[in-house]
Amino acid sequence: MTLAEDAIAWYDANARDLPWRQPDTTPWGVLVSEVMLQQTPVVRVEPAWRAWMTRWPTPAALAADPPSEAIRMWGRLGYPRRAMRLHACAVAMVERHGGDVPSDLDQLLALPGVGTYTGRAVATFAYGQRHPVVDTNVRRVVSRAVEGKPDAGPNTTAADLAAVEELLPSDAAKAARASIAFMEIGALVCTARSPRCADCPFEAICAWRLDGSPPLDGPSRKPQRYAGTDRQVRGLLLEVLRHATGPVPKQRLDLVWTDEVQRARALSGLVEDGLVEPFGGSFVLAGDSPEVQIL
DNA sequence: GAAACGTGGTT
DNA sequence: TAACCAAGTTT
Repeated sequence: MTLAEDAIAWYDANARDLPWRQPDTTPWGVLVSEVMLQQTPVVRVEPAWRAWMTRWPTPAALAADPPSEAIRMWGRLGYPRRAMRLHACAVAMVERHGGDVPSDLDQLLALPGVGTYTGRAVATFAYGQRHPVVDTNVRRVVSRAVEGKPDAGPNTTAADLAAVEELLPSDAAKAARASIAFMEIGALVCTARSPRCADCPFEAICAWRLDGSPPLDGPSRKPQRYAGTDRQVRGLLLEVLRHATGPVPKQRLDLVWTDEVQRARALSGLVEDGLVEPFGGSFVLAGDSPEVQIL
C-alpha cells in the first residue's frame, strides 16, 4: 500500500459528511466552500455555505447583486474581503466564462481571491483534474509522515507542491481522492497541537513518529494579536455597516473606537480596499445604493 | 519574505 | 488568560 492508498482507505471509512462534498455539488459550490474555508473553521462555514448557495446558486445570481449584499451575507466568517473577492469572482466569471467556473487552472488562478491552494482545489475537487492540492493540513501531514519534521513552514512553496505531486497516484480520480484524504487526516488526526497518532493510518510509517515525535525547536512564529489592532477596528466598523439599512453618519461610526487616528485609518483602509464607500458625510457598504435604501 | 487581513473556540 | 489555531491570498 502506498501512502496515498492508505489515506484513501482511511478517508473512505472516516470522512466527514460535509455538504460541499455531496456528488451533486456544482463547481460554484466547491469554489464558495474553498473561499469560505480560507482561515475559517468548518463548523462555522457549514451554515454560511448553505445559506449562500440557497441565495446565490450560480455565479450569475451573485453577480446580479451588489457587493454589499455579499458582505452582509458573509456575516461573521471573518476576512470580509473574501466576500468582496468572491463577488468580483462571480462578475469575472460572467464576463469571461459565460457564467461558469472555469476548469482551466490558469483561468482559475486569474480570478480574484483564488490563489495556489484554492485554484488547485477547485480544479481537482470540482473537475477531477490531477493537481497537488496543498493546504496547511497537507503540509503538516507530509512534513511529519514523510520528512520527519514536527511541522511545516507557514506558506506553501513550490517545493511543497512538488513533494506532494510525488505522492499522488497517476490516476486523476484517485489523486483527487488522495488529496482530500490528506487534508482530512490533517484536520481530524494529524492536528497541529495534539495529534491522535493512535488513529492515524500512517502511524506505522510516520517518519516523525518513528523518530520519537520530537517537538518543534526553532523560534516560534510571531503571535497574532487582534485586540487593539486596525483589524479589530475595521471589524467593528464593518459590523455597524452590515446591519445598517441606509447610509451611516460618520458620527455613528465614531462611536466604535475612541482613538481618532486609528479609527480614521481603519475607515480609510476599508474604503481603499473597496469594502466601504463614502456617501456625503456618511458611509455605506460598497455597492449599496442610497436611493434603494430609502425604499 | 514579512505583514496585513476577522472572528471565535480551545488550551 | 494569553496564545494558539482554523481548507489562504495579496501586497
